Amino acid sequence: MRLKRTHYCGVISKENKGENVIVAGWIHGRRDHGGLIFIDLRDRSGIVQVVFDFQKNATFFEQARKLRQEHVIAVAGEIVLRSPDTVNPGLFTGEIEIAAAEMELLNASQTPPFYIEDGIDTDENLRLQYRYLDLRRPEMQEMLRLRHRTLMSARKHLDGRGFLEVETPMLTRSTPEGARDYLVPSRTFPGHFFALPQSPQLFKQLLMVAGVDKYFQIARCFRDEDLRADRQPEFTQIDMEMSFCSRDDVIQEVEGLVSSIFDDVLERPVETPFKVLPYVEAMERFGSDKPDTRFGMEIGDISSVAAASEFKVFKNMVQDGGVVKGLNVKGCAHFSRKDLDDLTSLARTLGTGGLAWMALVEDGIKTPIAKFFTSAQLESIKEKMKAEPGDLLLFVADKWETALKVLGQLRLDLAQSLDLVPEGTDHFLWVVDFPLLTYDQKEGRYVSNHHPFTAPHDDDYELLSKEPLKARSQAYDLVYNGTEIAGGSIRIHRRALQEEVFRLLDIGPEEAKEKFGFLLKAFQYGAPPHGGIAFGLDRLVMLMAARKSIRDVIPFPKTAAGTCLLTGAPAGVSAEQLAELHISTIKRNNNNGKG
RNA sequence: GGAGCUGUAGUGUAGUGGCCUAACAUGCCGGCCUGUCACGCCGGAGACCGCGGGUUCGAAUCCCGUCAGCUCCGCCA
Repeated sequence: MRLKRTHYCGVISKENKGENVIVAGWIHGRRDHGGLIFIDLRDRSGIVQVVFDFQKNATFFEQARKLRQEHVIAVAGEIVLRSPDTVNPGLFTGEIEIAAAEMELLNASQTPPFYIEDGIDTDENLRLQYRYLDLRRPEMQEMLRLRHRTLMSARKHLDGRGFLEVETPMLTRSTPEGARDYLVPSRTFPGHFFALPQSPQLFKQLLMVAGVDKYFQIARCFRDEDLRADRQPEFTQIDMEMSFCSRDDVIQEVEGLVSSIFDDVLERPVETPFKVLPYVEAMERFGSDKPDTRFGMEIGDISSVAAASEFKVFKNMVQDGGVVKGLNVKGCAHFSRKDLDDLTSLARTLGTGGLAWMALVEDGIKTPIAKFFTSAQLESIKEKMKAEPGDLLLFVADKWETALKVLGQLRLDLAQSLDLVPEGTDHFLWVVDFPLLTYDQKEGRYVSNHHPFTAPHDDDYELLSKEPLKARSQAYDLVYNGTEIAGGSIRIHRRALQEEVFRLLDIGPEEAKEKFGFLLKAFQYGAPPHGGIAFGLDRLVMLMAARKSIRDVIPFPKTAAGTCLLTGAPAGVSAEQLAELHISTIKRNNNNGKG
């Protein structure tokens, strides 16, 4: 490399007029006019125009003619002002150009398989195979910067608040509960395995026992479950834990962190404190434990009217302990039969029997179930649903949770299609007072709602032995525009209580000792009260970047099937490697030959 | 594990039973061009329509299977 770079392309302005500079980068585009060639040269900072003039530089003009898309060059030349009629207002550097005086071709490039520019509509398959080219695109570079700035902001803020960044192991032990583990075979102990961490949960609790007091980590986590648009098997958490804290201490700390990040990175002020919604209220009003409160359409209840009606589907459901809940879809009484059929089939796929509807037209109520209700009952329904002429009412009769979840999903769906969700608004809220446990029908036992180390609500200790399902936890989720971006809890810090919770979860004393013995032991050596939270960094950045897929904010993501198209992982390994790890694989018929 | 959508030159699309010897744009290659910035003009190459089977006189088009990508349900303490 003869020419040593002096400037980045995208930052040169008329302030640099007359300077002799050397820039280096990729050929973004070229316009060959015969005796005059314009080159758009791109580096991570942006684009600058370089002009090759045959009359001034006949010697390397031939070389310039051969320049192609994505070739890498360095160019020396003088910054000159463009004449007013040739200024490009669409470019930061549009007022100037570099009059090439010398050029060095640093590397040629094959023609790239897609355009290196923003807003391309290329098969994601191809983008992932050539991720290094995809990442050259300005919007992807911006994503990398956004992610970087978010991490820097978080680090700076947490450091300022007295948090200590501590690393925890990636090779750890598999524990029951939670997601499927990624396993790593041990070479030295045949038949034994490490697991990659689903989160640093237990280590950060041990750090509290160790007296670290305030911990954080930008932690990579691994969960071997199926993927979604907002879920990758390998993801990053901003993980925090504090000692001697209450729920509200953690909440306050996190609100400080979030406003700091939004301030630093997006220069957008965030209003604190955030709203706090108990789980039951979130469900009752929005049919979700991560409600999108950017729009209304809250859920109503007509169970009492339904019970008194002659409509058996409603009546029986309420008598059997269920509920009848509904949505008021404002101004949508005109929905066609097909619209309603589509909604009904959506409701069915969401797990309920069907959907009842009432359309409020000018001269009354249009509904297939009119005959089951007295006019007084219909009036009462209208009142409960705050319905006016022109509104469409949708009802689901089911168990409390099912009815609300179905309506919650319909609410989101309708808001989407009716374009009710305002863009560019930041709605943060906390959901608290989750049930500590839920009953798993398949496994026939209680399972933790959050995780087994979550402390029960102070007022609900009594309930643990009597009515465990009624016990609330000290868990909290941070919801941003209808997406859960962080979750945490105050932890159990006493051995006896932890053992009691393990018992409830049907983790016997033997298993508890084997799997969590180290934690229980630690609790006997003066574990302080503590709690914490973890942010899904990828999701947070995705939302900050207003992207629909988490893959857009992860430099090297996996496909929906969990493969890496760039490297071809996962891949087979040699017999020697397997033998060393004491592993033999089982060939099945339907394993795509991937064995 | 289940459901749906998609797969046609390098890229993005059109073509939905015979008009297809597969079209258009862009990119690519060659030529011309001294003020372009989506430069322009002229010429050229480039696809057995993801793969395999079937139906049919005839398949890019219909059917079955399969692979890949995406989306959703289950799953994700």
